[in-house]
Amino acid sequence: MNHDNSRSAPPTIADVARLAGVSRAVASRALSNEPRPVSSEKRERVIAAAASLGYKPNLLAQSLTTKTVNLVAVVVNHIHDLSDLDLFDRLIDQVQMIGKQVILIRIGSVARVEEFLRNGVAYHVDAALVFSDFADAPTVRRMFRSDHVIMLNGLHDEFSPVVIPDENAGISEAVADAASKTVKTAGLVTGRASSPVEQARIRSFQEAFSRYGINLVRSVQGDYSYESGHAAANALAGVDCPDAVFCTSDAMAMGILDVCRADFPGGRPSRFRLYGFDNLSLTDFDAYPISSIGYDKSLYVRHIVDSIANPGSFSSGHPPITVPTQFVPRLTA
DNA sequence: CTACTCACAGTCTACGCTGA
DNA sequence: TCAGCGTAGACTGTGAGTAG
Repeated sequence: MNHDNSRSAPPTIADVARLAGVSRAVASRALSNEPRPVSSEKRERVIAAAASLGYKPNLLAQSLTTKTVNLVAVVVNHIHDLSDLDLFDRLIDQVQMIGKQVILIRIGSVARVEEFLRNGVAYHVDAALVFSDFADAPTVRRMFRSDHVIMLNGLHDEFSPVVIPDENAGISEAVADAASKTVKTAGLVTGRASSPVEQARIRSFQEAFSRYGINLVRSVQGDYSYESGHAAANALAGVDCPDAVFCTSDAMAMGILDVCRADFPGGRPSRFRLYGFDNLSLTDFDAYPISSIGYDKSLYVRHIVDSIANPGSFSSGHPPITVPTQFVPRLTA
């Protein structure tokens, strides 16, 4: 290709190579970040030529050969949980730290998954991070025509790495805390029962209750939202309320706390104890001193970003990577 | 009109050659 | 033997051109 200064097209590596008096391959190596065999004299000539032409690599063309587009898809059901904001801010920050950008794909429903599969997704991505439980690993691989899919929704698959919080420890610690305070009866406010993560969480609570001799007297299904916690409060906190109410999201616990403020003078329980889940940053605020179950989000994000950056290190059949959870005591317990 | 081939964009790299 | 280098081809998707 002849580079004509009169045209508006930006200079290519061929123009740089011509000006430097080397082949395109040498120009490419000289400008590469990786160590490549090029004499220092030619490297300097190429760098000078690139600078004088104002050469910038064409990322689209680069992606043809490198197969990387520096784009990571984050597949979610929706974003209205407070815990999503906590996590995604860290995640996007760390993904950007490895030179990539994030696109959010909101699935919303199973029907939308079918739609995505029919029409395809108009993006090539280096990896897809699947938080949505509407889509399993094979489905997401088809959606993006990519094998680099990282499952974060509890749906296991032998070909795609899994990173997931290990919730048993934190749940067990929280229930032990309740038992040590003579809690005998419990209520459980859950999220969508169709979610495999939620099913495992509920099982874990049930096992812990049984282990510590706590009787689960009432379960209410919410949707992780503050509003559903608000609604659950009426069903749970009547005259015969259980000794403790465990919620599978902090937002639901916040809804209950706001309905039952009179039961928590100074944030401390007078009729029943309240436990949340996720350890949202908001629970550090005085207004919501909710005892919660959390995990090291930085560690969780680091595992995710590692699996984006080093796809080869997660061979087929690699066991799930787990991040331990722990009980975080505050006033409401 | 359909079916097919080819060129094109820009970059990277496998492979093979040269010369010290 | 090996560093340094050049050539050819791969990569993806599209539109133009050609044959039947």
